[in-house]
This record gives sequence, structure tokens and C-alpha cells, in this order.
Amino acid sequence: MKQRPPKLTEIADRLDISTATVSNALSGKGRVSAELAKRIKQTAEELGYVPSVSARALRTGMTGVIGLVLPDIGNPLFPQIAQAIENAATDAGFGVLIADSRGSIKAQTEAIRHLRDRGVDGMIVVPRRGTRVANIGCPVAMIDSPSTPGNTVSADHWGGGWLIGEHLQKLGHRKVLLIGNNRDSIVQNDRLGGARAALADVTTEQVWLDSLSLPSASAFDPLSWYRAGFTAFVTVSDLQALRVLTHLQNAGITVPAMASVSGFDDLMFASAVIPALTTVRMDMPAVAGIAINALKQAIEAGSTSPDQTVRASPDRVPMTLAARRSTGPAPQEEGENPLFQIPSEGELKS
Amino acid sequence: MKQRPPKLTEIADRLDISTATVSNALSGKGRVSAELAKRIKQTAEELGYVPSVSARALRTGMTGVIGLVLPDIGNPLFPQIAQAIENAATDAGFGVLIADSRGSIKAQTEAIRHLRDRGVDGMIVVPRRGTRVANIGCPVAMIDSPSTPGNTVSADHWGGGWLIGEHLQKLGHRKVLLIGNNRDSIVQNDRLGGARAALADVTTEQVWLDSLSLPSASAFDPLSWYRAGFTAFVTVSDLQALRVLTHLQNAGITVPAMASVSGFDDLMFASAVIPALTTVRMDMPAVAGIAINALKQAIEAGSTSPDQTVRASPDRVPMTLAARRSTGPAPQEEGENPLFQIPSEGELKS
DNA sequence: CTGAAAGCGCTTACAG
DNA sequence: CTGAAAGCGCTTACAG
Repeated sequence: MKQRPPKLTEIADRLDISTATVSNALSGKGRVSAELAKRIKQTAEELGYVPSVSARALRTGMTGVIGLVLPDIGNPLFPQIAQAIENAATDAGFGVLIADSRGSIKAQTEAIRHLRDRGVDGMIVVPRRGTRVANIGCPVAMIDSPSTPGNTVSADHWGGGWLIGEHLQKLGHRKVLLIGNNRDSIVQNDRLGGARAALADVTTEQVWLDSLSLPSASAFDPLSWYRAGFTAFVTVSDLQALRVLTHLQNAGITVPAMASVSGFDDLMFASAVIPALTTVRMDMPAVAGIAINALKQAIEAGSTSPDQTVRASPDRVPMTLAARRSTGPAPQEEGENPLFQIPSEGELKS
Repeated sequence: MKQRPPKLTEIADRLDISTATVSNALSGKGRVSAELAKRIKQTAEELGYVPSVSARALRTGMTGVIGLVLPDIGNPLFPQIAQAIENAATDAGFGVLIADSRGSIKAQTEAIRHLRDRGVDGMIVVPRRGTRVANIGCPVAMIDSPSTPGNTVSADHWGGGWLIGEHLQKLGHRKVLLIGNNRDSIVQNDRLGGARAALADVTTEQVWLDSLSLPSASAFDPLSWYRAGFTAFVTVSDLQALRVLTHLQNAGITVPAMASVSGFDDLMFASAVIPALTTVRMDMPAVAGIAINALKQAIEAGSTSPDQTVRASPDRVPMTLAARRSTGPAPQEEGENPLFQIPSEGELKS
């Protein structure tokens, strides 16, 4: 049984004043003598008064809820995003309604409409690849990539790539392989582009796994690149990095002694692997805070912009390098080529 | 600018009938001639009518929203849970408001209160270790473990453990190490207990990482167990399994040729590792569906139970084994002990 | 500084 | 089968 919480009138009756005054006092809009206001707040406290969100929403047209739309809730980065958004939203006084776009663009549109119908005041959208969100009736903050048009705020993926490139360059690597898995992803292009820029003096090669025949991931063999002299593998995600790392280790290539591997995003398993994964992390709380703030302002302003995508400043947040054990100095070539010392997989297994 | 959607009165005016009739027709409660009802629905469609959730909520006392409370949104299992709940809830016509208990029990209580204040009709709680949720004013469905008192529905963790135990036993392993990381966790005890039961005929040893001095995880060394003749490592989570697997690999122990490793939950990285991780998976959609259904019934019934924790049937869902490459036949001991063939870590790295 | 009154958009007894 | 009316619990001009 839902227990009926005390209402405004009850505290008004108790103090023998009008509900208008109680409302004014509680919302702190002034217009009430300090002394009375204090008494009102006190008895509200005593009675455990909690305003009815439905009533307020009906009256003001604002629900105090924002929607969070994600390309895929199953996404490994989701926990970080959701947690950061939830915290920022809670601090800003908003509730967070989630929506899963379940993969398809159509489902994303539907999810957005659903949220709108539920009356959210605004929404945070992490769009599907290249999606532009059509005009809905409320302000929208987009988190994607600084180079994406319409983006509100995001991490500086290019800068993050630069960090990892610089790190490997300083470690003395001379041949670095850059690995992406979707050539259409702006985020991935930014990350790899940054790394390439920092590695201007060294030999780099770039591969897109999406160009390989399926199952693409398993078709990629880091060993052949290793034999070709590549000593560092830069990937655009920790998942990819994990794959490369374990592939190498499984074949007897020790990391980081023989090869270095790096990822992106600092997923929860990154520090659980042995050796721990060097990765580049976004400052999610910062990104979320900026997005929520921008959204809040737009909501309070009544969001008059024609295109209701919100802008924020700064619109990009620096990434930080978590240098861990999976990256190390490039192997030294003393006399003979270390590449010939690798035990073969068969040898190890016997 | 939030565009004002058409209201009930508009469609009533257009058809020159009362809003009561429109409301009745739209809610399909009968009481309206079929012919009129059809016309009403049609013009509602034309006008793009969307009922105001706030108004309806204020009037009926039901918001059509449920809360999802999780011990820690950062939890690696969160994406699976959230996605399953979101889908089931959407199908049942509910919106999902998320709340993060941010680790502490106190924060969990606060999160729950927050949701209640926001007017949710009910909530799904994945409780913190051993937490019982106090009386709030709405039905609650708990997802924890079948052996947890007050549990509404969950996966059959014991049965899952049994599956992995059986699998290893069939593969011929004679010495199996069971690894948990929190001896107070009912879920973990269930999982390990099931495995032990299936391994009744083989030598098992059980270790709790929480009992080691910190940093506990890094203090645990699977190598010493391997040298002691253990050929299979059963962990209660994929994260733990990943750690053991990579630790072995890094030391030159090939998996599964020399040792087998298994996890739980089928986290997204489980199939990305090489060799892919054998793991036991929950049927999250089933669990979520049952929880949401039970909750829905309680909500519609007005939830008269004293303790408002909802019961469901079935209250446990079978787990399934995903047998992958990280588990294989126990190494054969032909003549000499294979344990002496392991290349030492130093040897490999040089 | 305080209060009386209207109204947000629905649903639901209650009449007819 | 259909409608007139009340009311869910607030907030907000508007008077006083």
C-alpha cells in the first residue's frame, strides 16, 4: 500500500495559514517573513513533507527528469557514463530515465520519442555512429567527439591519442601498429590521428579490422606484425587491446618485455589483467558535469534555440594517460634480432 | 521551447463530445460505442495526441515509472542487468529511473528514498551484500540469490557452479582450485558450493582472496598452485578469471594446454580474450522479465502485503555453461611430470 | 508580507 | 451509451 505522504494543505492547516504562503516559503522565493518561513520549514520537516512531483509537474510543465539515451546499454563504457551522468544529474536535482536504443537507429528514434512522451525536461544523447538527432521538443546535449557537428561536450580523443603516441615514442619504439575497428567512427579516427601525430618520427602502420573478412576480430593476427618488427600495438579500445595482449601472450610473446600494448577508456578489467593495461581515460565526471550543466541552463532558459542541441564550454575535456605494465621500453636489438628468439606456440604447448 | 502537445479537450472539441468520453474511449474501458470509439482513436492519432503523464499521475496516483537500484553502477554486470530490466520494463509499459547506491549502504537508503520521493510505482533492487531493504511505501522486487531471504528472483547460482564443476570433472581434472573473493557473499558461496558438489570425486581446495593481506588480488599467485599439481582454476567472476588466465599466460603456462580457467557471468570481454573464457551465464532477460512481472502484479493489486517485498514464481532461473577455449582436457602425465617442463618466467622474458 | 482563487490535464464516480 | 462536475496537489499571478 502506497502510504499517502503529508500534503501542502496539512502543513498549512497546522499553522493556520494559506497553502500559497507555505509554497512560497518552501520554494524560498522570498515573499514570506523570515520568521514565518522558518516555522513553515520546520513543521514541513517534522511532518516529513515531500512535494508531489506529479502535481508540481502538472502545474509547472517541468518534470525534473532528464532522459539518458545510449547507443547500446550493453556497451562496456556504459557503466562509467551512466554513473557519471547519474551523479551529476542527482547533484543538479534531476532524475534520470534510461533508454536503450538497442542497436538500431530506428529504435533510437523510438526511444527518444518515448522519453519525450514521458515528459523529460531534456536529454543527454550519446548518439549512434553519425546520427543527428531530429527536432524533438526539448533541449538535447550530445556527447560524442569534438569533431562531430552538433556535439555538446566530449573528451579530447585526439589529445588522448597523442598522449599514448608520445608515451611509446619516448619508450623508444620504432615501429608501431595502430589498430582501429571501424573506419567510419569519428572517435576512433581522432584517437588514431592523435597517436600518429605524436609518432611522426617513427614508422607507423594503420589497420582497420572492419576491412577484414568476418569474423574480423579473429582474422587479425598480431603475430605476423610482430615478426615484421612491430614492437608496439595501439588500439582504440581496451577490448581490442585485451585481445591483442592475450593473443601475444598465448603465443609466448611476453608483454611488455617483447611487445607493448595499449588501449583506451580504462574499462574495469584494464587493471585486472596481468600485465595491467596501459590505457587512456576520459574524465567522465567532468564530461557529465558539463553536459548536465549546459542542459540545465537550456532548460531553465526555456531553450529558445532553433536547433535545440545545447552548446557547452569547454566543449572538450582532456584525457589522461594511465601508464601501466603493458607498455615498456622497446626491446633492444643487441647483435642478433630478438625476433628469432621467440619460442613457437607449438614448442610452448608441448 | 517545449512544444505543447494536443490535449484531451482538443480532440473532444473537434468531435464535439465530452472529454470523459474521449478518455473512456482511449483507455478502452468500454462504455463507449464501438463506432464512436473508433472515430475518437482516429482523430487522436491524427492529432498526435499523447496523454500527459503528469496529469494522469496526479489523478491516478500512479506514475508508470519504476526505480532501478544497483549496488554500484560501476559494476561490470550492470550493463546486462540494466539492459534486461530496461527492455522488460519498456515492454510492460514502465519507464526506468536509475539510482546509484555509490558503494555505501547509507547511500543505498538515500537512493531508495529519492526514488520513492520521485513517485515510482515500485522498484527493482539488487541489494548490497546482505542488505535488507526497509519498509518503503511501494512494492519492491529483489534480485540476489535463491538462498537470500526476501529474494524475489535470481539465477540459480548453485546450479551454475555445478555445471562448471561437472564440465571440469568430465575433462578429467583431478585437482581443482576454487577461488572466491568474498566469503560473506551468498552468491559466491552458492557458486562455489555447486562446483564442489559436482567435483565430489576430485581433490578440491578453496581459497578466499579476501583473507589475504592487501592488495589481496595481487597477493594471490596461481603459479604456486599450478606447481602443486592443480590443473583447473574455477573463479566466481570473469574478472577474477581474466586475472588468473593472464597471470598464467604471462608466466608461460599455456591455457588450456597446461591449465584450465573458468569464470562467471559472461562479461563482454569473456569472448574477446584469447583463449576465450569458459564461463557460466545468467539468463538476464528471464530474470528481469520475472522480476518486472511480479512487480507489475503487486503494483496493480495495490500491494497489500505487509512486507512489500514481492515474490515470484519461478524464483530461480537456470544458468547456462558457455564452454570455450580456456578450459580443456587435463594435461596427461606420461612418464615424467609435466610440471617440470614449464619454462621459467625469466627464461621466457630474456 | 499574506491569502483567495484559478488552473495545469487528466480520470472517475455519478447521473441521465 | 454519453456528459457534467469534482478533484488529484501543487504554483502563480493578482489583490489586499
